[in-house]
This record gives sequence, C-alpha cells and structure tokens, in this order.
Amino acid sequence: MRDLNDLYFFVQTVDNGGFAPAARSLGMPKSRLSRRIAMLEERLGVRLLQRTTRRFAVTEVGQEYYRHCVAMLVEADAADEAIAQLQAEPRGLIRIACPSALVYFQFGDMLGRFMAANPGIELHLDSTNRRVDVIGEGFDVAIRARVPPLEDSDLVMKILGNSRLRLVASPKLLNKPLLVPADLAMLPSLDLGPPQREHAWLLDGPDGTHVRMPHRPRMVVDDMVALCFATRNAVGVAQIPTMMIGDALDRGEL
DNA sequence: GTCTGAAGTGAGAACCAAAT
DNA sequence: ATTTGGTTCTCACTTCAGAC
Repeated sequence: MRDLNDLYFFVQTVDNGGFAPAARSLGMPKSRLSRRIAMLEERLGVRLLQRTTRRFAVTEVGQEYYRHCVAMLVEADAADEAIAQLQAEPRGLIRIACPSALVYFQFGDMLGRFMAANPGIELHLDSTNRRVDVIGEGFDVAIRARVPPLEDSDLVMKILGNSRLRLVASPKLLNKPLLVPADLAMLPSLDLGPPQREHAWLLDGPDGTHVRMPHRPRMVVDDMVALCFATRNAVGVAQIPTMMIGDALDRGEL
C-alpha cells in the first residue's frame, strides 16, 4: 500500500543532501529512512537517488519526482491551513427553535449579543410555542421549558437554568388579604393553554409535599407573554415563572 | 473473549566503503 | 588510522487473522 509519508521522507532527504542529515533533521534512525526510500524506489521501479558511501545525487527521474512531491506537500499544508482557519472562529448556520416567551424575556438579547460577537454565524430562529421535531425539522438546538421530571430522549439535553413558578396577581385585584389557599377561589384565574376539562395549580405544601389546587380559569392562552400582560392588567391570578416577572415584582406591579 | 503463530515494523548494532 | 555516510542484519515489539 502506498504510504505518502515516503514522499515526505524523500523530499527531506533531497533537501538535507543525504540520509544521515535528513535522519537527524527528522529525528528518526537513518536505517529506517534508508529502508523507506529503498521501498519507495522498489514500488516505483526506478532509482530516485544515486548514492555511494561518499556521494549523494538525485537522478533525473528523481528530480522530476521531487518536483511533484514538493507540490503535494504544498497542497497538504494548504489543506491543513484551510482546516485551521475554519476552526479559528465559529461559522456556519444554526437553526434554533425557542418558545416566544423565552425569546422575549431571556434569549432575544442573548442571541443578539452572540451574533454580534460571532460574525461568521448565520442564525435561523423559529420563535414558536409548539413542540418541534428536532431531527425531522432539521433543528440544531431546541430551547424548551419543562416541569421536572424531564422525559427520556435520544437527544442530548442540557439544563440551562431553573426557574420556580410563582402564583401572582395585580394589586388592583386584591381588595382584601388572602389568608389561606382556599381564598384564591374568590378571585378569577388565568392559565396557560391548551384548554382542558379541568385546570389546576400545583402548590408547594409546608412540609415539602405538593398540593393540587383546581381552578376554573376565566382566560386560557397558549402564550406566556400574553399571560403576563393579562396578569398585570388585573384579569386574574396566574402561575408564572419568576424569571419572567422579576422586574414586575420589584416594581410592585404584581 | 483468549490464545497462538505469522507477518510487519522499528531501533540499534555491525559492517563496508570512501574521504581526510 | 579515523571519521563519516549508507546498507544490512538482528532482535524486540506490535498487529492481525485463525482456532478454540
């Protein structure tokens, strides 16, 4: 089988003017170099180097072969350089699917900064609330918000962050203080779609248990941004991730 | 999966020849 | 006689295919 390293060894031998200096330059035993060149000559069926113990010369056919070997090495270096350039900075097309609420509250700004920092990247962002088929639809990354436990999947999953759900309402809606969870029944509620026969909030109990609290929402939406706006406008009580209402809580709007 | 033998490979010693 | 460069030989190690 042809070993292209032999061509490199041949060029090095010619460039160094002999086997001994070439072997020193390559850091390999001269016996090995001698044998590799001999095998190359045997495979080609020609004499590339005319050598005696004191004299070293490249034959005519050897000179012709040398020129082609040097051209091959130049091409090999160019190939390495091309790969090194590709790896130097990120480039290419990334297709991302992300719920519109996450784009609005978190990823929109982050993606903008990412694109500004990486001019070689092209980005196709599909802002959608439906559950996309990552492989079937050709997405590279799908950002999803899920309530634990997370389902098994053949896909590689990375948790980017955790956000607790919090039950919130506009101060305009709260005429009198709520003393027990059952008081929530006095207030209109909102929920994230789709519409179901029965809607319920899952609340943390005092001893680490969970309490399921059914409610009949006045408004059901499939968009988290719309849910936030409706809650701020005192339409009802809603359970919303804290990462999406942090500013509103600080300003006392919820 | 493990064992065994053949084939290939690499490193270094030994050898030979030529120059000084 | 000594030094230097190229070749050959030997041994150790690795790889691979076949048998069990």
